[in-house]
Amino acid sequence: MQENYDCVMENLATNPLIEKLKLLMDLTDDEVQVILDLSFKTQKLPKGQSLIPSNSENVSLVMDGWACRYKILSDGRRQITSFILPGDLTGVRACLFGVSDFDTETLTDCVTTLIDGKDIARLFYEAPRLAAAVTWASAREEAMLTEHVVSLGRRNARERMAHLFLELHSRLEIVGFVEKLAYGMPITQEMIADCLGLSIVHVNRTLKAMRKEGLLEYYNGYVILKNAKKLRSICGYDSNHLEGTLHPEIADYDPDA
Amino acid sequence: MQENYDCVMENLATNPLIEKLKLLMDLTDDEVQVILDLSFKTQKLPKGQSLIPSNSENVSLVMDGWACRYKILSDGRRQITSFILPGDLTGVRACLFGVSDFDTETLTDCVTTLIDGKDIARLFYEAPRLAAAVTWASAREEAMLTEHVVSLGRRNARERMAHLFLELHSRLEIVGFVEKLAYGMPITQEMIADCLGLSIVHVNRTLKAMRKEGLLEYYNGYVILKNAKKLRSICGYDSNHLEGTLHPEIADYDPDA
DNA sequence: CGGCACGTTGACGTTTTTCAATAGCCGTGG
DNA sequence: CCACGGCTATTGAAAAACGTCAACGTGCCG
Repeated sequence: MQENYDCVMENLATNPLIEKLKLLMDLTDDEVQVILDLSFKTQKLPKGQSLIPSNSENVSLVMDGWACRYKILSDGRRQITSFILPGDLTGVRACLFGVSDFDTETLTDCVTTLIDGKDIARLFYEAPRLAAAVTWASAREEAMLTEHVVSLGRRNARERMAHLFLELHSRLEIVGFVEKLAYGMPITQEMIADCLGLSIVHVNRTLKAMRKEGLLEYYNGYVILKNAKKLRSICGYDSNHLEGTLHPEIADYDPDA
Repeated sequence: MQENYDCVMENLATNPLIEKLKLLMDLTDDEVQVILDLSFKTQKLPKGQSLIPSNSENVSLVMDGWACRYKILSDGRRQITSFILPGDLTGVRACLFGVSDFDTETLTDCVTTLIDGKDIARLFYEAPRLAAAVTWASAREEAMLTEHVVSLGRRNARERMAHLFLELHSRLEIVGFVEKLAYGMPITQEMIADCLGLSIVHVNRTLKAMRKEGLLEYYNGYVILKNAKKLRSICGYDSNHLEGTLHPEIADYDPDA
């Protein structure tokens, strides 16, 4: 698994993921090319590695695989603050502002491409629309964290679970990793527990109950939403927080106006 | 309380809060002036109002008072995702990306100043360093949300409480609203409960226990951290997530390099 | 075959919530 | 001036949600 993955980058321009991201952030071909040119290294990371070495000044764009951001308390308790999926950009805060307050870890083998933080910083001067796109990604992350706070603060285990599965479905759908109501979710129940602030045992039991009610299937790294409508009503799911497009004042800036 | 607060703006340049913000974000006098010039309305909002009307395209800079961001579930449960304190900028995501996924409410009378979202958007083209400052504020918010997720997911009531009081102290200290280890916290226990994902009763009991142990005083809208060291050790508090400075590549950009 | 990681289940403990009642404060209207 | 209602803080008792401990099964892999 130490192959050179530059091949992945060579046809990145036609990579379906890149195509989706282009649409999502409303980027032009030229802008996509700027990003691709900045990317200096594409690699395959094995499962269990840090996505971004802690003192690195790079930003990482995940092309394939799952990772997570987490924090460990002094006594070993772990909280996963977010899952990182294909299309996600990680490390912006660390490289722009010199602070990194969590760790990252690949949950499966991942293909990632790295961009020097310096280059991201320069976008603010040299490619305002791309700087705005970076801010957009960051704001989207913030929206997901907000939803996560709501889940952990005011939803019970069953509701948290429903929300997680639905949100993952929405996110994966956007980047084309979904087959109707099914998607691969190659992580353990322990990680779900650490994400949802529950114990492994309780996750297991809640999952069992939801399976029994015909809400979803979950086995072998696959999820099938059997009754998405009911799942949505259980937690009041709304994918609004994943939406959002660039303000027209940025998207269509006219210096003469 | 419907007075015109433009007076507050008139000497904003010498307003101690603005001075702190200047240092915090490493802005020049000129840059501060740009912001002040963009600000088109300074007002006093009574307690219990929305900080930003839901379909408004404005950004709000809080000069004085407390507010919060929250979300209400269909059955009435409420989760406060963050407290908004003097110096905080709110509504960036809504105005830049056209999505607003939570509501805001003033918890006390507040003095705020409004900036048109259009003007914020234009900063990306016309004042890259200020655009970066906006991104900085947004990233800081993200870091606080991350900590909030950790608290709600993996800390018990006592630890959450300790973390909240310490973080509020750090934040208020940065903007000069702290007197040594004491600060005003003009909110009810219900709001603390809604922030920490607990019931009012449990907040009350936990508070009582912490008072008894000499950890803190909390009465009449004031907090005194009696034993900050122990409070920090209880929750493993670290104010790192509030830090961070602009990447030198942005701060000292040299177009000829 | 043995070891290991993960999933599953039961019994029991702890934390936190809910329900219900009381007390203090404060502004309003009589 | 005082009674009253509304909001907040406080407390007790009981219930629910969730965690911990421990055991066992299962599949994978060397």
